[in-house]
Amino acid sequence: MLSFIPNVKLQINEIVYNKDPDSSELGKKIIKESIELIYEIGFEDFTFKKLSLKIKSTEASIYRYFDNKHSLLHYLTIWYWRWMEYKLIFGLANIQNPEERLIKSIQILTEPITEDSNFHHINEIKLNKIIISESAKVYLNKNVKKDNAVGLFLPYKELVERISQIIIEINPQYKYPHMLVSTIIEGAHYQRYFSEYLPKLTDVVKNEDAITTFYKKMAIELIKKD
Amino acid sequence: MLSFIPNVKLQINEIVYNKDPDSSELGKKIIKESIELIYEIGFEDFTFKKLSLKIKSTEASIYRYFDNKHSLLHYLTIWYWRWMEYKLIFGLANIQNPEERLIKSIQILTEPITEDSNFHHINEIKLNKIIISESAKVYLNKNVKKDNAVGLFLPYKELVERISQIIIEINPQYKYPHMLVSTIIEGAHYQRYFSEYLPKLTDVVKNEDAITTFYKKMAIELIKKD
DNA sequence: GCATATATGATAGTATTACTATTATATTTG
DNA sequence: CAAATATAATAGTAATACTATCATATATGC
Repeated sequence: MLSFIPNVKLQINEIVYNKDPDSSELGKKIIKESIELIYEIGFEDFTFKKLSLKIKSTEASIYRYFDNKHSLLHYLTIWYWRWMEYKLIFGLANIQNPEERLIKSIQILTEPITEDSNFHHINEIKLNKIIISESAKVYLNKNVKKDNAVGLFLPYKELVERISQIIIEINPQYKYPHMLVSTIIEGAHYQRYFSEYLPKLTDVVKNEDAITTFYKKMAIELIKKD
Repeated sequence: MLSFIPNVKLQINEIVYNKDPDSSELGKKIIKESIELIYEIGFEDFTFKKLSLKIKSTEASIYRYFDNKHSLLHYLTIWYWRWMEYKLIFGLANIQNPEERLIKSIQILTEPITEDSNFHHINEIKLNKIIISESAKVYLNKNVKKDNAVGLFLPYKELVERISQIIIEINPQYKYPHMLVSTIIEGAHYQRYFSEYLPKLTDVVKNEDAITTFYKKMAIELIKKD
């Protein structure tokens, strides 16, 4: 069995792009540098004009890949969740016990991100920060119904479903698996942000990663059979 | 003792406005109609131009109250958390038992919103929907440090602190009170949103308000002494 | 009741944003 | 080497996010 897949490519819903950015050098540059730029100045101030200056190309060229900056953010978000799914599949390989599988899943979903050398043009650490501060903007908006209808949230929903299944395996009577999983994922993101910018909203504990510990305990305590 | 306060006015940090909108008819109209308009078209598409047309005034007049639409969103957010605090104080009056106080607090923070007749120019139901979908934008942005430094997040932080104190009273050893409270508040907002637009991310249970039940159970289970 | 201050309205102007369109020039492929 | 395709260069537009100025209406102080 392979323990490492060379040249992995994560599948992204074609609806978010006009031309696959993974199919050309310019496309990859757009992805790579948009992560840098959004990380630096935030999504609100990010424009295709600024990106085109940064990559020494033109607005028109970028528009050939993405209709607008929101589509690009969708692309990054989908990539991120597919990447998480891929890390999850590898992380759970050979673990049979469902409790262990759940704990490992929460570990992967809530721990600090490290670089993944399989994807050269993506800085996962910066992408993670972008996902934390900007990704809610892809669904907390007036297009949510349309975007959902064309499948843009499938990767996220599938990830939630995957972990919900483990919970159901542990306790088939548990009534709130999806609520628990999405609370953990979103919650962990918020807590990482709070610990950096609004520490009064969270708790920092010496010598432990309070965030992963907190959400692991949460899962274990809440799904226990009555 | 008064069981009802006539003519309450919630205190808003003066830094968010140039001229107190509560001090004039136009000001109140700006608040009232901005809630309507943001509710209708979302904060991203909301502009002072559109608002001025709706209230039959001018952009310049609105700019005399708020520097920009983000300040107005800060105003609405601060108002909302002060209102929550006020509801909490009334809701907890005469309850001594800390467990009961905590449960009641979570009830108030997570239950569906109803109109409050004390504030005529504010539609709390629509404001709540705005807070759910837009309020993260006030802190998930590049000004978070500056905004925090001038106290714009105090009302939210004080609310979290208030409930954290109840938790500490119940279990002084509990290590994550703030994390728990902010997870519950943000989580409940997300789950309400998901149940409307992305139901696969949550769980709907017949004949119960799954969201309040879930977060009440969460609090009780997690703070139990070992 | 009148002067004065203050609030609001009307209008104009600017740089930037979020695109669309057209044409020219590279680069790739058959 | 021709044809197809990708990219660059340039121009143009409506909307946005303001700032500035001046006129007029309304409130208040004496």
